[in-house]
Amino acid sequence: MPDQPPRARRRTAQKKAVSEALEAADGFVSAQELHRRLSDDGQTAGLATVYRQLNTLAQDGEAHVVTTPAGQLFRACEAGAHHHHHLICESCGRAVEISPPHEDWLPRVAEDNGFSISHHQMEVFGLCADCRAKSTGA
Amino acid sequence: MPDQPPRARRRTAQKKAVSEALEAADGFVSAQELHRRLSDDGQTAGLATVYRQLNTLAQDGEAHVVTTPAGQLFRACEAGAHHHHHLICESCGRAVEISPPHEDWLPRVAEDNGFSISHHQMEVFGLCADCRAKSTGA
DNA sequence: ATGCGTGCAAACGATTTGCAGAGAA
DNA sequence: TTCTCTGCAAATCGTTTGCACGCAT
Repeated sequence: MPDQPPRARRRTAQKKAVSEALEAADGFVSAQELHRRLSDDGQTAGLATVYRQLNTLAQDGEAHVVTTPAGQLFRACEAGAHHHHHLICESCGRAVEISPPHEDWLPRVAEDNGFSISHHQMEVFGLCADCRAKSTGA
Repeated sequence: MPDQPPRARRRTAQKKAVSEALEAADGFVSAQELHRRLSDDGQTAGLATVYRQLNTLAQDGEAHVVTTPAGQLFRACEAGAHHHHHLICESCGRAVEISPPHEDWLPRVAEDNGFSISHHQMEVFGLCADCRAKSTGA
C-alpha cells in the first residue's frame, strides 16, 4: 500500500478564519462554539465547513482533539510538535501542555502484557486559577 | 448542598443480566454490543434499559467508561477498587489494568500551573498478543 | 478549464427521555 | 400499596454527507 500523495489543499478564506479562530482560542473549543465565535465576529463559515476544516487540521496534525461524552473539543497545536498532553480547565477550556513521566514506562508495560501500543491518550481536567477564583467569589 | 441520600436501587432480572454480561466481557464493550450479546443469549432487556443500567453502574463506580469518537465503552470494575487505567485491545476490547507512575506527579504540575485537578483519564490502545497473531497470520 | 471547498439541508447514529404498565419492596 | 424499573418509540444532538455552485489553482 503506497502512501497516498497528500491531498491537495487550497487556501480559502474559511480555512484561514477557522484556524485563526482556533489559535486565538488558547484552549479547547467545540466545533459549535468555534462556529458561534466566527459568526459573532462577522465571519461567514457554515457549521459543516467548520467541522470539515477542524477534522482536516486534526488529520494534518495541526490540532489536537479530545473526545468527551459531550462531543469533541479541538485545540491548535503545531504540526511537528513533540508528543504531549494537556491540563484542561473544565470551565473556560484553557489548556496547558504537560509531559507526563510515562513515555518510557509505557513500552515496558505493553511488552509485559503482550500488547503492541498503537496510541494512547491522557487528559487532566480541573479548574484554572482564574475560574477557581470566580467560582469561589460567586 | 447536603449530599443526596443514595437513590434506592431495586434488584431486577435485567440489572443482574446486564452486570453479569458486563463482567463476562473481560474487556470494554459498547452498550449496543452488550445488548446484542444479551439478546443472543436469550435474555430480554431493552436497549434503553441496558444504557440506563450501564450508566447506573458507572455512577456507582462499578464500571469504567471510556469515550471514543465512536461512542462509549464500558467495563466492569469493582466499586472500591484502587484508581487505575487500562491497556485496551482495539480489536477485541480485552483490557488490562495498569497503574502509571504519574499519580504523585500530577498534583505537582497542577499546582505549578495554578490548576486544581478534578479528574483525569488515560487509556492506552493497542493490540493484544492474540489479536496481533491473528492479524499477522491472516 | 478543473475539481476542491463551501453552504445548506437532509441523513446518521449513539444516547436519552416520556409515558404507561410491571414488578420489587 | 407505593414507587422504581422496564419497554417501546419518539426525541435529542453532535457530527457527517449529498449535491450544486463558487472560487482557487
